[in-house]
Amino acid sequence: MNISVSTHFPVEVGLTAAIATVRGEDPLILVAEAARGDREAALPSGPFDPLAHRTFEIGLREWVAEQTGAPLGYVEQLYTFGDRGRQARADDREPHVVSIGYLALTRAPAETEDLASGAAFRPWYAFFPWEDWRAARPAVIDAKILPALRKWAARDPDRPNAYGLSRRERVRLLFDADNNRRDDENVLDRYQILYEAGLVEEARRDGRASPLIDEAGPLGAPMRHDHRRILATAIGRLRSKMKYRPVIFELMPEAFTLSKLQRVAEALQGRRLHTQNFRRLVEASAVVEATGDMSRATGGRPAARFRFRREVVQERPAPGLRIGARS
Amino acid sequence: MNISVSTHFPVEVGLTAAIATVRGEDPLILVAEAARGDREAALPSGPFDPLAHRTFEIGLREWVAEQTGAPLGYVEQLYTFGDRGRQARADDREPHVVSIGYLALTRAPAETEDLASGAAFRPWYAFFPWEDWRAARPAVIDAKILPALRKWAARDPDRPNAYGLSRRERVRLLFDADNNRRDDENVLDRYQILYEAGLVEEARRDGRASPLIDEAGPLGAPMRHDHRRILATAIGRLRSKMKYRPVIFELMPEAFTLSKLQRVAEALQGRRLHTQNFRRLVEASAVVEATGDMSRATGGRPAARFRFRREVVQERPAPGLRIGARS
DNA sequence: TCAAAAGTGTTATCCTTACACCCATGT
DNA sequence: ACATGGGTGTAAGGATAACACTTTTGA
Repeated sequence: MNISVSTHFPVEVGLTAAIATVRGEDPLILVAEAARGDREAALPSGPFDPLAHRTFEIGLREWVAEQTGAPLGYVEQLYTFGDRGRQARADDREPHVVSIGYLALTRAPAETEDLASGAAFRPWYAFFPWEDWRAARPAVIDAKILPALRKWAARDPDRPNAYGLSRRERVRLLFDADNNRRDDENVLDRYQILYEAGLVEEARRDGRASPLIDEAGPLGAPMRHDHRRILATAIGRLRSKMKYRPVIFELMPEAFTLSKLQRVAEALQGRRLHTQNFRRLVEASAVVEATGDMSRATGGRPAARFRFRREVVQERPAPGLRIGARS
Repeated sequence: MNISVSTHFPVEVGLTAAIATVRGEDPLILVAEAARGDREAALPSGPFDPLAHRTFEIGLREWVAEQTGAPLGYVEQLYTFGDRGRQARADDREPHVVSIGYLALTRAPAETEDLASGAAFRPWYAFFPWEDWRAARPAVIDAKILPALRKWAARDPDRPNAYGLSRRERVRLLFDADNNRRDDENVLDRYQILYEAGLVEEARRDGRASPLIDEAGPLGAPMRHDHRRILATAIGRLRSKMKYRPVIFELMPEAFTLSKLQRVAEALQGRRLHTQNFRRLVEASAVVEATGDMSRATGGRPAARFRFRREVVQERPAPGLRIGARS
């Protein structure tokens, strides 16, 4: 059996980062060139130079600091994408790029604070309007997504995907399911089905045009290359990870009220949480401790302020944020 | 902000696969050249040719089928490794290799069935003897690992790792913790701390020699490059994933008894499960259905045979195998 | 008849959910 | 005084863990 890399197929490795933060009640993502008129938003990305950097993460931190001015806290590798067609397919002689997606968290910079020119934080639900259930079930689901997906499924309802699920079942599971026990973490699957059905701008651009997109209009703001797929992966991973690792505190200031913590958790999860139980779960799980002082910023009763208890990491096997039930 | 890959740093992309199966009560992993005398075992790996294959997974399936003769079922990307030093560090002008690790599952081939020469299935606990708690707490933990790790921690007990945990705490959490509620899924962290402490052969080879390795002797069978790290990632992922996706059935025959299913679950988790509750959890969760016929292979009371119910995938949000308590 | 494996019943305990209610402040 | 947000008590329900026990076969 041949186990060594015998033949040489040089490619380039790019690192692409979904850099997330929260300001007020808005989850934000760092994008490049969103401002410059007609160009699509892009995630910051840069080449990996194996000679200069010992690991991917070191390389990533370096050019992000240089180019965007945003200091990264938590960093996590997401997935490596190598599909052809993620680059313009016109010329196959251009070097092939493999891109490694990263999730990074950073504390919200003040609105005025300067990022490198061309870089800006934008609300991530601008790219995924169907993911924000905080106010209500997003209107776009019933107005555009479900009608279009049902048409798409009807064209070949039983065709199975790689996992053996039929089109009909996938539509039901991802967008139709009892709208209660919805699976918040499947952000990627929901984006992918919209891509497959030709309902996002990226599908048109990649030559997967579908008449459906003209009826419904493209869904959400598009991004360059496959960056929206990376962002979907990042959101899903963050929604999942915060439940068993205390990553949310990378987005919080030193001290905060439980309401503020709840607002941030809701922003990331894209749904409202049950306030009373949220308090109790969080307090009971010992991930936070009272600072002793009070916040009287809200106009109601002053709230106790809390800080993250770093010690939980070595006390509990899954020291995440218990978020409890919805509503 | 510069978002395009401007400078060119060509590297090679290799795909490395941890191909797992179970035979009887042994979880096995496909290794290359394990037989040929003094050479270290290696995971099968091959180059990714971006021109020939549209996606990594297609490329992977192709050369695995060609070179090993093992048909892959479930395939999942694990992690992309790019540390310098994973290749021999002698000559920095040799092309840099980035390796994308994959987990793949395949049904156990009969012992006699032929794989490509040089390829063989070996018990994965040969590489991680401290991970198999089925018979008892592995003796190597108290005999070698804990004494050596305690010495290692004592040399600089409070030095924190990237996650803010001190050496002392890491040792306690990973190997010392009440030996009950042990975290089965942290296979990678346990391997990494042994590597850091210089207790595995790979550390010596990478120039991280430690006197500790001579006292205790190297732990587990070594693998080439960083393949044991990839295997650790694979085992951890599989142990975790089987709890919320029905991947274990990729390793089972069409029909099986609940005991047989329990044996396989135990083999993967590396611990004994509570038989009565395992039955009930599995039956209650509707991941299996009775075939109607009986198996009288064991010498005891004949057992009902079951098959996987594919429909669960669309019924339950986390259609994995409820494995319940230990013992 | 006994060992071995399969399979059932029942209870204690924990955790989550849901709902009702009280508290402290600014206006 | 009342609106607003902060904070507590408690009981119902569901799920798991632990334990005791019965059933069906082969040797």
